[in-house]
Amino acid sequence: MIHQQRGSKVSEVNAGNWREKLRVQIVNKGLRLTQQRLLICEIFFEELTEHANIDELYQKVKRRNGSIGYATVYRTLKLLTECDLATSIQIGDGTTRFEPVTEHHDHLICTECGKIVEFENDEIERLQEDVAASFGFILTSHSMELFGTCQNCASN
Amino acid sequence: MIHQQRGSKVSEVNAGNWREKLRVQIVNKGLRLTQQRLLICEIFFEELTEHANIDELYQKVKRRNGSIGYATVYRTLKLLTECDLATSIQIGDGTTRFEPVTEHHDHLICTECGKIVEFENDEIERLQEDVAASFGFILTSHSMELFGTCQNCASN
DNA sequence: TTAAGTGCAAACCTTTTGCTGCCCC
DNA sequence: GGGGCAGCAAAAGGTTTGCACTTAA
Repeated sequence: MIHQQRGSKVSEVNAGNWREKLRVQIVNKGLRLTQQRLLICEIFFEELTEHANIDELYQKVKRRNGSIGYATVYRTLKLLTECDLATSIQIGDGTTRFEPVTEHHDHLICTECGKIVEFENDEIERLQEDVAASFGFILTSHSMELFGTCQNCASN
Repeated sequence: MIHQQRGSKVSEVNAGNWREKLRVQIVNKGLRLTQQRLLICEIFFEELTEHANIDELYQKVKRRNGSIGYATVYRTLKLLTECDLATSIQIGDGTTRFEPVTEHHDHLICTECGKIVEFENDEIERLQEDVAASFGFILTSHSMELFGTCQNCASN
């Protein structure tokens, strides 16, 4: 069984409501809202604008709670993914990166400087559905990364 | 510097001409066409129809040359990637998979059974170019994976 | 001849897991 | 109070690398 890389397109999290969504999901699963989870989530949802990998997140978390463990960060991100509050993306640098589930979007990545631009394009999405349907698939998610050179790097 | 996941769209390798392309590239780089490289390439280009990961390839290679090492397979696939004869794809199962560079295509992946269908869609490609251009990017490659449930799995 | 390549094992990196003690509910 | 959780360290993959020997050119 291959893990899906994105959650459903339904959910939308903005800075304001992740706490409530997290609480509801955690309670429903019979889990607990610990200080560590809260801290990691605060930083993940409110301080990190970039597409952070676990280590980047861990470093930021550690500054506020020096005793926190690497494993806790991993376990929390896994939990967030299961709760559809985060999704993982792989841009090919050897680490898994995470981002909050917001409106769905894809990525445009500069292979020179690593810059990541988010975009969405309804027309492409529609065509993707068509393609999937033509092979008898029911589409649940997708990932699309466009690689190229950004304006800045092209002129250097 | 992030590695590109696909080579340029120019090259096209079919069963017949990988040998010559490989030879030319290897000679140009001042490298050597060893027995091990040839064996690995034969299996990669002519025996493996699936999107194989290193281990699957290694197992097949080992059957024909029991003394071959894991590292050699890795190094050869890296070489093929640099020569634009192979590309790596990540479908999220934790391993890197490789496929011969042929005509460009994308992937439709069943998250239940792992089945991979290749497809291409010119209209999507054209829209991708448009999107990239609108952000000032010059597109060199892309990867697109659609995740869903295949007909077979949907009916079970 | 000789520099690149191979095989092996060890190193590396990212991610997961087992376990003991801790703390949320 | 009890079961999920945190922290730690060790394990577990997948991939890379250092080194001494081998081999293609």
